[in-house]
Amino acid sequence: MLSQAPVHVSETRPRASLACARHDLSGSLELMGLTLPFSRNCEIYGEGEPAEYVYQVITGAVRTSKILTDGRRQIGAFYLPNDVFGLELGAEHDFSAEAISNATIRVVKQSTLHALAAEDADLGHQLWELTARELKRSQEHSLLLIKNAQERVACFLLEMARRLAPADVVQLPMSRHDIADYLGLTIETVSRTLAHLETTSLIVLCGSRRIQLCNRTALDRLNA
Amino acid sequence: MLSQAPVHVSETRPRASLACARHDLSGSLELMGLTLPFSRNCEIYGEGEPAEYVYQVITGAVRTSKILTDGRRQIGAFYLPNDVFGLELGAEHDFSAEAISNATIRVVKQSTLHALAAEDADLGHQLWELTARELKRSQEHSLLLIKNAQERVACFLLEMARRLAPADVVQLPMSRHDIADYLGLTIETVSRTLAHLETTSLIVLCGSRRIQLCNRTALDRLNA
DNA sequence: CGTACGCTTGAACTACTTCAACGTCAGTGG
DNA sequence: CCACTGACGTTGAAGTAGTTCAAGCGTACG
Repeated sequence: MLSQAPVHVSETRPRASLACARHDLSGSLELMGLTLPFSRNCEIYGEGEPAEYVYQVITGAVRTSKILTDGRRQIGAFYLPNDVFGLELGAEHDFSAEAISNATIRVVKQSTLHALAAEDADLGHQLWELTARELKRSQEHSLLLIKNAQERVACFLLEMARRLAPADVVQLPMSRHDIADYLGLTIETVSRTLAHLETTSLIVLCGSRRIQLCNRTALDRLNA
Repeated sequence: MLSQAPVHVSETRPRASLACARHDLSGSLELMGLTLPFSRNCEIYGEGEPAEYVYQVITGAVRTSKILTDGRRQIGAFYLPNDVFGLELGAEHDFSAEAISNATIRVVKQSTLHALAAEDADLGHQLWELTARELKRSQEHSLLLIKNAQERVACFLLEMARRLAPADVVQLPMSRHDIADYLGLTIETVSRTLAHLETTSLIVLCGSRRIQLCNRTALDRLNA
């Protein structure tokens, strides 16, 4: 647990309140816990390890993943700045979590959070909302996985565009391999599908991790 | 909302406490709400309808589903006696819910539940646990969807065996079509896969909805 | 400069789908 | 009681989307 967390530990100072503080835990978490830096590909926690902490991405990006017995890897989710992850039922993490890029992560004890929630109904409700939102996200992920390759990739791009920036140019923090494991495809299929979306003028690839969405309407239509 | 709910409405009386009352909402819900009968294929609520109520299966079985624009249907989950469903973030249901078989369903107002949770931290925590468990289930469902047909069907059978009965003979409440839409396969593939599992002596089919698990070890191995 | 890694592209293969026919069972009405 | 009907399930054969295997390209980095 946190064994691979590199470098120094900085005490958290309160910062300007975040936009949606009332609807997520950002506001409540700000005054709590420590902020740790993780470098690219560092494990934040491992599958099966005790789930002592809750995490919030401050900068960078994180993936949660699970390795199946035959070596296949499933990525459960990507987490971007402000997102909270690691809050799970049961004493052990179901997935492992790794930093996709260099990242700073706020860490808060789950027991602290639950104890505070027992006192403060509002925080309790925020905790519930957080998990309910995660449930919704997971359900959307399931929905993704029954679609065909084009639809999956289109959904993924739209999701990332929505979460990363309001703009039409998406700067992806993750590799093709991560994308493939998230979408339940191979890297080759992801690559080919992106190439095909480009030939049909729905996107423009400006370097492998920089993608411009040229025709959101058409991409939306692929969302089924 | 509830427009297709048939027949009479019976007031709920307290019953003997359920086994896992401390860990789910069964205990808390027992004293609340109404119990309604639904007949096979009745809609309990529709996608997009206001999410006013939370539901608990008393008898029978329920599926939640979503129809995509092209007509494909995804089944989000199956709910069996004691299971709670319909508790969602936001004002509207993301999925619709239908009775798979004749069923009796307990109905409780969400607002009531949240109001009580604001007073009673223990109930609040139960509410969170309920959603966290649902999240875990949804994540396992996503995991299913990246596997091959054999693995999906094997997982499904084991899940149903676990939830329906401790025995090795499973009496499925749902059709092949429901199973297919849950597993992201076609009915033909489900049928063929079951046939194949039978020829390899992992299961025996005794009528299409009655399945005997003969070799759990081998089925488990397919769980990857 | 060269090695390594991430990404793309091509060609062959395979698992699943699609389409179509047939079988089975329960309910209905003659 | 049996024949008809329609929903549900199985089975076969052809088609296809995505995988697998393999080679080549570009960029980053020691």
